Amino acid sequence: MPELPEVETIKNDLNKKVLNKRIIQVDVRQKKAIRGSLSIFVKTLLGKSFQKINRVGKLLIFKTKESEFYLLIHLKVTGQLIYCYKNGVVAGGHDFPKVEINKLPNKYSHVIFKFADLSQLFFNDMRKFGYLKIVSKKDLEKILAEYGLDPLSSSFKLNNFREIFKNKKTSVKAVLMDQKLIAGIGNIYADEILFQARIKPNRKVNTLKKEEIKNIFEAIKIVFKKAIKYRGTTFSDYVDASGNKGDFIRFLKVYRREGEKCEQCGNIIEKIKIAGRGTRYCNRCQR
DNA sequence: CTTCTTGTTACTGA
DNA sequence: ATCAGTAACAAGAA
Repeated sequence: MPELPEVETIKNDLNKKVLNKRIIQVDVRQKKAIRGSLSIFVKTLLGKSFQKINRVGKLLIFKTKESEFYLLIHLKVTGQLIYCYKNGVVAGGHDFPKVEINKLPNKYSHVIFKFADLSQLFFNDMRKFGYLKIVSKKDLEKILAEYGLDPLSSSFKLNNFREIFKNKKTSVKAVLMDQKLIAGIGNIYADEILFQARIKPNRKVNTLKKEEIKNIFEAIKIVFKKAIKYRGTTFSDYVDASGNKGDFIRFLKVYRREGEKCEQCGNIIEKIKIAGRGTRYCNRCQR
């Protein structure tokens, strides 16, 4: 599940690889992957190139060089963006459920861009929740206005962060995962951040002390910085823009570790359900 | 066979 | 208004 660290890794990779290359073919094999008109999608991108790729929360924003339009890509649960030269062979690829991604396209390759140098960008998505979409500058502004604070943006400051918790009564995990409040945290990192901050995920935010909110704020920065350093978390589907797995799974303290011993105190990691999501935490380390 | 998983949106009922 | 809960989406794992 690509969350902020994974999407950030892909964005950084692609910014080094695909900019300023003319798109000579847009091959849409699965119409469902495209939101809005397919013909407008193809027409807007064919013959153009990407100027710069940005990210807000889990959303990728490709600025086209020759027009005022943007390509938005959301990977949702199992989306991948893999770039490779000419023959569709990915150097570090791994099995993507039972399908080799060393050779692309595979049966989950729903959209394929071919560039003038014959390199290709593959959008693969097993679950088909992800999408690509063309938007105008105005549309983009409207969409971005719906997103909350991005932890890597310059406005991610403690004062702004405290505002998010004001007049709320829901659980702290629900707040962390609400993209309209904070952009980029999903189920893996919500659990990891709350372990790092030593806060129980079911704590109601109106019971959080000033110091505890600060701890969560710092935990987001610490966990995301390290997760980006190790290029994200791979359980099954996530890979970077070269098809390589992320390494952060080695550092997970609670996510998918229910039944195992807490590294810090030896207590058994518990699993409960909060805001409809499986939630792991240490009942002794987190308060 | 059933149940669970995931991000997001949409809806319902409290 | 706010929030919790659930269904839907797809496909695979357990």
